[in-house]
Amino acid sequence: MAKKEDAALIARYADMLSAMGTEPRLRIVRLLLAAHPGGMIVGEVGDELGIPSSTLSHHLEKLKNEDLVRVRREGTYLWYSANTEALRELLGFLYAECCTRNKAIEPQKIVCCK
Amino acid sequence: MAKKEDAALIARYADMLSAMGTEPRLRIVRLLLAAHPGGMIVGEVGDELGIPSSTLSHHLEKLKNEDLVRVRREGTYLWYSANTEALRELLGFLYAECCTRNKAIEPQKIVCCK
DNA sequence: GATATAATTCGATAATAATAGAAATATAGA
DNA sequence: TCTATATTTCTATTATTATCGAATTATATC
Repeated sequence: MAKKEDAALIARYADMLSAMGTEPRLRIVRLLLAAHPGGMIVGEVGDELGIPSSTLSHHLEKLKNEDLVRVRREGTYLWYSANTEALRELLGFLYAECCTRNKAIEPQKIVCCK
Repeated sequence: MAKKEDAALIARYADMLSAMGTEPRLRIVRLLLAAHPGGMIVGEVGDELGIPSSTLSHHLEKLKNEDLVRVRREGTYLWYSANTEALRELLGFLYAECCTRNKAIEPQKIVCCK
């Protein structure tokens, strides 16, 4: 059963990585992180990155499906924001892989923000 | 010019994320991290994960192209190992996004390995 | 209700990626 | 050189993903 949960977890993290694994979507995530915590409206993201609205909508949907972004409506505007908690979780997962098994990476080496 | 370099960097990190963004390849990376620093031979990885050799070879090639794994030959065996430095770089990039712009995530929250 | 704007959904196409059996290549040893 | 094993490359098929114009839905205002 632990194996099954593990499998589901791996699938989930793989999907999250995949969601950020295209240039347009990684740009979107960066932009939303930069605009955190307020977020940005769709039109502004589209203007900034030069992405047609229908294309952008699909990208945002994918990021939303993987819980990497959140949405709230304010009138006719939809405000998208980065889900930093999910991102933290993903990084934590990768980080855990890197150091808990056999000290492949020294904790200090990955702590930046000096 | 800074914009161009930035674009290339984003494309590179997106490719790295994409490379880990499938269940089989994320499993491979995890397995190689677990076996770090010695790594594992291809056949052992295939046996452990139940992946046919030709399929596995393609996955390893992709991970190698993104510099997430390294190879060395020893007789008829090829030893693949995780490139922890590249992984560290990727995590650092994401991590930087998360905290340098507006303290979206507290550094302490992502430092695990307690 | 009519109009205007924001954003999504529809529909269709093109591009990329995943999979795996069969054939080829690389290396070691007899 | 011949044989055995490890791994890749070839070839083909199937599945998934990215893209975007046009049509639709949602909300607000007059």
